[in-house]
Amino acid sequence: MFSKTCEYAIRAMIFIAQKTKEGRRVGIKEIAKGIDSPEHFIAKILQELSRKGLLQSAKGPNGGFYLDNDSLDQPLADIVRAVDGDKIFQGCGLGLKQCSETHPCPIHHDFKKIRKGLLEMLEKAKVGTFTVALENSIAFLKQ
Amino acid sequence: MFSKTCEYAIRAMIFIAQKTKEGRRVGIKEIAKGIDSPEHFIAKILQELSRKGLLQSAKGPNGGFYLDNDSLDQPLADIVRAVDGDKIFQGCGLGLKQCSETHPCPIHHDFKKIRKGLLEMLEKAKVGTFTVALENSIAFLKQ
DNA sequence: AAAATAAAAGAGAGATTTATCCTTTATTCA
DNA sequence: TGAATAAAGGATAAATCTCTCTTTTATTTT
Repeated sequence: MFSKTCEYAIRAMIFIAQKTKEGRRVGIKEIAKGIDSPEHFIAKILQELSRKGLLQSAKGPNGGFYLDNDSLDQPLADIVRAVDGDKIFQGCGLGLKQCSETHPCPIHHDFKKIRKGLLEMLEKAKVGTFTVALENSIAFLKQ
Repeated sequence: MFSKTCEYAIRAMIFIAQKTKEGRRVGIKEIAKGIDSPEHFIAKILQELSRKGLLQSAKGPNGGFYLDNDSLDQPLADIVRAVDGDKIFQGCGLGLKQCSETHPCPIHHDFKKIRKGLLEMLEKAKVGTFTVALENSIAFLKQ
């Protein structure tokens, strides 16, 4: 469904949200361990998200990644868009560039419903809302 | 959503279904043109689907690809499974291998609904049912 | 100011996906 | 039987995605 990059990105953002709510910044090594991802790879991904303003970072001792209130309230949809683009929300299920309402592929209308459901779900799911489930071990971010 | 390979596969299968219903076999070149795909690439894909029994083929003059009645009644879900596997129907949205009902990732339950919808849609959509829409130019398989 | 810390940035290796080319095999038709 | 046709198969190239390593820059602490 999503690229590996995007999967790591979502997991990392939720992980950082949790640490932010605990009142602290978190470094790359801890993030990589916490979400079971390659360290340098997730570093690159977060670099990019940071540049785009989806999360905050601070260099130097006591530095690390964290989320401000706006970022905590971001929907997962924003992360997906930032990493994978909106192909998954807009693109044709059969990969046809010209596919549209008036020039649809055979499964266009069926697909529209699926995509709409996916988008709504990801718009509702805010980065900062998973901390409770994680704290109570009702949800997990690693194997 | 699907791999490029899978998109081509679905388009090709629907195209072949149409030609089959017109009572003729269709060659690789015509398929490639008809669905706007690289010729040698779609050849490889159909080779594989043929080996797995999802479509029929005949060598030599007047040969080509076609679909028997069973194949015409196949759901698109079977093509997706044959090409992309069932990761899209089963796998975790965040790429976690251990994700399950009892050990879920944060978006496990929301994702389940989306996947269920997708699967149901693709199980209902039979390869042979798109010909009418294509004939009346209500649907299209190329740009 | 110097040392330590941690993200940012750049360069590239490895793996997978996508795409192409060439040869072989099977079938039909003359 | 020989020529033509069309899929099957094998090998490889190109592009993209995933991952790693090294250096640079910014910040804090002593």
